[in-house]
Amino acid sequence: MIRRPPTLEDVARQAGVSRATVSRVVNGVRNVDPAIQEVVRDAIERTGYAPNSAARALVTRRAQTIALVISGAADDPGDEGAFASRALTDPFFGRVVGGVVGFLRPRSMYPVLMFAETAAARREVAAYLRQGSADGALIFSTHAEDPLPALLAAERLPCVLFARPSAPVPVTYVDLAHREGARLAAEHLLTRGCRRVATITGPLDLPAAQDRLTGFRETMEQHGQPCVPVAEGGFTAASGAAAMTRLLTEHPGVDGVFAANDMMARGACDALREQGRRIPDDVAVVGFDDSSAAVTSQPRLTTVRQPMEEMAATMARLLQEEIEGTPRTEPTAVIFDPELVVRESA
Amino acid sequence: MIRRPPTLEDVARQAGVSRATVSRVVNGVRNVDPAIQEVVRDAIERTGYAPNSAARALVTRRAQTIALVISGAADDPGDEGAFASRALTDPFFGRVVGGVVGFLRPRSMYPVLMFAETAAARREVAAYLRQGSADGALIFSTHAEDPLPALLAAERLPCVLFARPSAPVPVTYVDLAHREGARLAAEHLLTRGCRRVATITGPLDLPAAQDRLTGFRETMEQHGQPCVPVAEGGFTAASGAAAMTRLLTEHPGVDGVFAANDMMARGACDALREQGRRIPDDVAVVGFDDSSAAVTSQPRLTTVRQPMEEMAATMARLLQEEIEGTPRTEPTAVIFDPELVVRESA
DNA sequence: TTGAAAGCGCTAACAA
DNA sequence: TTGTTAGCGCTTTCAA
Repeated sequence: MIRRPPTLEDVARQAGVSRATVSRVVNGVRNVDPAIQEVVRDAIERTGYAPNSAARALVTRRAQTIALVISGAADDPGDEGAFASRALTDPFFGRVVGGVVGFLRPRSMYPVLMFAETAAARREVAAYLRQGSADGALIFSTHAEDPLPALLAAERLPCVLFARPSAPVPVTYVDLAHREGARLAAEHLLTRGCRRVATITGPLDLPAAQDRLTGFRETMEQHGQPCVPVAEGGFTAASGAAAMTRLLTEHPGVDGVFAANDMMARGACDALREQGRRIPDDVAVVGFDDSSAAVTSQPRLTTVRQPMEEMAATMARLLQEEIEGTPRTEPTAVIFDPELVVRESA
Repeated sequence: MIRRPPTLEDVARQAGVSRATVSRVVNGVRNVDPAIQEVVRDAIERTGYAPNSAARALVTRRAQTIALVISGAADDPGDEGAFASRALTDPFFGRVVGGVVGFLRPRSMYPVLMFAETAAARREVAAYLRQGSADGALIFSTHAEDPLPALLAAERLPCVLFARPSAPVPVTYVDLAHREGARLAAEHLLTRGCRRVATITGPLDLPAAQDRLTGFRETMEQHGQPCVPVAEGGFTAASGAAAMTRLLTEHPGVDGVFAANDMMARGACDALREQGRRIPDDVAVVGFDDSSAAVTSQPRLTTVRQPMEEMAATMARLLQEEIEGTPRTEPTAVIFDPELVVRESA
């Protein structure tokens, strides 16, 4: 015999009150006689009652769930898990999830992990929200021109983006003052005494990569160095190493490098070591993000820190507000300030 | 005016049929006249209908959701997100999530990410399942003596573990033939011509770490090397570096090392390089897992591969079976075979 | 302050 | 093959 789980009705019977009263106690609604509260709590305890989330969601029209979506483009549309696997390899996401979880947990909520690297996957994200499985989405795009934000915005499905989309979309986002971050890196390199500085950029179709390059160039120019050697990378260690190698071939005298993220900075360090250059003595290297890669690299990376946890937590908060939003809140943007973290590489 | 989303009723009216018929079409139940199917599909299209998941869950008693739980012990019980952040930093989890997602996605399901590093968090996981927010849990413990499996088993909440628990618990799990994996590593080192081989173990309270050590020792003994120098690590790069340093001090002649995971192998490489030893010429290094750390390390690691994606996907499948299980399925164990992946470090 | 009762949107047993 | 109907377990008016 399978005992079905206790319901409100069971608790009510135990306590000798109505379902409504038990519901009030469970939900902490005031106006319940303390003595009765006591009795009800007792009955809940004895029956081992746990409110059924589906029933609650049905009437409140809220799943109390949000989706954490990693969106991008698939290298191999065949493999269902490959994109997920690769995305999570990015040390960046550890801090993102930490921030989101930090906000959600005190509210007894947990993120649903979704990946949107194909048109079909994007439609599934939209469907998931439309059918009320999740109340909204936190979107992290790994590529520019991601169609997902516009798709959700068109259906008025609540969502908040990480980083400004490359084409304007009426959606709330959280971002970093990238140019300011690049300035920090440039000035540190200059202050160190570097005279021949180069930079490894991210994919230049991404606004963030663009802005970091712009900020770096601006600052170098202000300090009398208008022509900075540039090599474009793809935000991966391998691409960073390749870019560094190119840079070294064309500009053997380089004594300082700003890489637009930590993974590429690490790759650059590998390439540099391979060529027998010491870090930071021969060539100083500055990264970006302060992801876990920054501390596990050899040497540990001097880098521009993004307050990822705060940014991610803020995204969750903004989403929450949008979900509860009556009247409908207007899209906004919250920009965070970067910070220089000095370690061994520069 | 806020238009409420269309319901079955709306579609039924549009199509001029009953709710039940629409439901049948939506759920692909046979016995529906093709002509009517056509009409209904049309109505669905026109209304933009999406089935409400809460309503469906309420009646089917199934959330169509599973929890992916990372369980362990907190360093800092204060910070809600720190554990999450640190756990996801482990390159191991990328492949785990990839495997789980690979199984779930074709079924239109997505994992809910939970962390259980304190007693309170563990209770929340149980509560989450009890109230039907998720139908079951996939548990990945980072520490031995994790109380979570027993907690869930006691309430008969469906779950499947990664790795055999250190104390027996009547729960299904998936594991690797660790001793076999260690044997592969030992034989590779021996074949390479290493004569003075040492090993860096994981935390020895973990069965997996124990088994890898045992397997390694056994094989070395069979080849006439009964006394293998051992240093215990904590599965992190830093602990691997420290262990390597200790090993080097006490046994300067070491020419081969087996580290019980890739992170420690990477740490060992760093320590080795620092002491001026070349890899693999002076000292050969073999890791374990074949996590993303194996390919991003310098040099790339020769390692014992765990088929993580398959293992994780199998966990999801077993959980699914347990959830649907009528009659209740007995706990089982599925053990996978490791494989040696030869790269540059040995 | 409490209870009665009306749904929330769906599935499934049963009848037609 | 299709429709009718009875809930699933909860929240929330509305009355008392």
